[in-house]
Amino acid sequence: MDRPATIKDIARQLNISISTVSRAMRNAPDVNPETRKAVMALSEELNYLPNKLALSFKQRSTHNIGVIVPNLDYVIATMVKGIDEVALEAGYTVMVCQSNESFGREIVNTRRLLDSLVDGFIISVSSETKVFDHIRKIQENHMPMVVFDRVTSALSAPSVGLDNMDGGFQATEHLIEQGFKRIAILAGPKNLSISNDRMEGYLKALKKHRIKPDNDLIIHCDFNQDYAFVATQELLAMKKRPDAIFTISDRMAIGAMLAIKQKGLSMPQDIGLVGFNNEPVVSLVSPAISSVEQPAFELGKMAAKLFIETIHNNGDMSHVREVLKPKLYVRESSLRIPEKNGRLR
Amino acid sequence: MDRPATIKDIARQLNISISTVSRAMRNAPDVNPETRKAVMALSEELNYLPNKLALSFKQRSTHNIGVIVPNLDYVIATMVKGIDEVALEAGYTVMVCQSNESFGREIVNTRRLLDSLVDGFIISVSSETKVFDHIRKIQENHMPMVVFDRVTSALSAPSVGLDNMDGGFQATEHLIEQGFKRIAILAGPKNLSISNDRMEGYLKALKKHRIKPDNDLIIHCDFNQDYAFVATQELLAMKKRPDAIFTISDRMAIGAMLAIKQKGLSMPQDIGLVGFNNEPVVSLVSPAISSVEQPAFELGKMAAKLFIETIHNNGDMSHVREVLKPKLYVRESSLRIPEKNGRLR
DNA sequence: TTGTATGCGTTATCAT
DNA sequence: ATGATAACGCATACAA
Repeated sequence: MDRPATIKDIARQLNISISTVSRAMRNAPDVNPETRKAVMALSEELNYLPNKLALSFKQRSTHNIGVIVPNLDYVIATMVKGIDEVALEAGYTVMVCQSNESFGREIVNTRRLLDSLVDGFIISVSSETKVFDHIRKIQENHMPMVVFDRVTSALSAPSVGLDNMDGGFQATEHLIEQGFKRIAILAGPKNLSISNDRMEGYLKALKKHRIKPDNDLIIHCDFNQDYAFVATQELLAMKKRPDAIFTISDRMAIGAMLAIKQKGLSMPQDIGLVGFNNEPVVSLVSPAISSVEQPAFELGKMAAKLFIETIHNNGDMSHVREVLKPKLYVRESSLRIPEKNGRLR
Repeated sequence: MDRPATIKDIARQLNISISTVSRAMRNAPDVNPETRKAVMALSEELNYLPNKLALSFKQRSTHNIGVIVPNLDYVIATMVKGIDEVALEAGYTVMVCQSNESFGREIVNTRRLLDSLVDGFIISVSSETKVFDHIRKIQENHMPMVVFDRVTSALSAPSVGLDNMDGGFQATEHLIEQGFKRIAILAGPKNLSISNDRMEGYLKALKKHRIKPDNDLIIHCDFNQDYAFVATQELLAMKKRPDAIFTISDRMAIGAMLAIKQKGLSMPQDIGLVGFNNEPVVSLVSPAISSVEQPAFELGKMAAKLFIETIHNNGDMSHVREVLKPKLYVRESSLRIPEKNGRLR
């Protein structure tokens, strides 16, 4: 009586067949109410639990979703929460693996999850990832897959992303409207589309306002506070230094802020600053940093919804590309002209 | 040829038996090298992958670990990273479920993971959890389980926790040594041992230095910035207000800081402040906040190690209680007497 | 309404 | 060195 009870045990004790027990369990229509009652009673008594492993095996489906993320920072953790929310609703459970922004680790993890009984993938690639063979392998294995956040056109899969260009545009145009003239950008790694798109938006805003982009003001560096710190130091050491900086992440904005403070400059008088992500920290530092917010929770939910749809629709959904709009939150770090309808908060 | 190949297919095509193929695959000793070569070649060609689902089914083990956490904040995400690290090493994959500090959600999640083919649990209970039946059910199901971070004596399971009392003691004694006299504590929810232990340490430090504890200075409130903000406002409104506050989380410290600033008081002159967790944010705000650091990554690794041991040792390990030491990082918010060997950073 | 038999992919036991 | 067969727990097509 140590081993968990199976329908076999119930059948034997009740002197009926396994199939009858199976049917009774699943409320099949054609089963004698009395039989069902007996089965239910005994299964209760034996503490019967259906063996999901056997079920999954038979049905070739675990109802598990593999989620691969580059890390679990504030924004991504929020997205994962959104994914989990919808997955739970749909009867799926989520397995999260962090690649730590490492290409090698990402490969290990996809392999791991491929082996680990998932029905499919929801994935955001690492910043190192430039080759996508390991991910295409998922698709070759007939596994449904949704790409989120760090969307790339290199993969033919349904995706949910942010309108990063719009985010970059909003941030930059805001700075322009506040009277900043020489606006630098700390862009991220070159191979990430979210970097490029945000920079695209930056360039678009400049163009719209007839400001000639200056290559010296465009810095590519890692999504990293320390790199941003150094990069900003260099920017501030220029003879014609920028009067504003747009960083494509808040971590980088913090790094920039530290460099600005170290140099003894003040925001927004000497230097304007706008970040990206709207993490809680940006409203806690002084001055509070303006930032572009992503609807992270919504984005996660959308990704999971797409995944569920992909599972149910057998048709090809690789053309589906959802794009969510970001929203700029203006704070002290970039606000020279107080607004009448104070978006400040 | 759409369906993934199985050993059966290989056997048929090679005109040998299934068992031979199976043996060849697993490098069994008693198989003809030529046969093996043929098998390997064909399995390569057919892109054969062993069906893990079938394996798990047969072996009654998925090599998946269910991890239940109250949320994925900085500290816990770091712990999860530690768990993942060790799990990967040992050939396990982690399924993370967030309870969102909700008792009901925690029950749903344990249920979900119990159903979801995990071999066991690594769990940190929600702050709402006062009844542990759902968790005991795990143990009744013969599932190995390790409790981490929020350890409770209500559960008889191996555990890894922090020496929270020591953390509370370090923080409080530091404040005392800095000359603070009326030290308040924002303690967390009463049912969490981590709250009680940190408060215990607070009381111990007071006692050691012959300071009589004042019940008005002991506030229980949620692990929450807003609650801490309100609680601090009330503290500061007292006729004999405290001259220092120890909050048992950094979130709460931020809330306290905002209330202190709002009141126009300065740290550490008017009010000293020490938090707990040493999240990155505390060194970014101004003044930087002193905080007690948990070895979160190590703690996660330890939890996973314990889990693996529990799986391998069949013996009862419920008596094992690992306890890790925290470390105080002193910053401006509490530093009245500059130290010669500057622990400041 | 109930029972029998088969199969899912693999390993293991027992033959040969 | 290799093959036949049972077994894991469950669902289901078919037979009764």
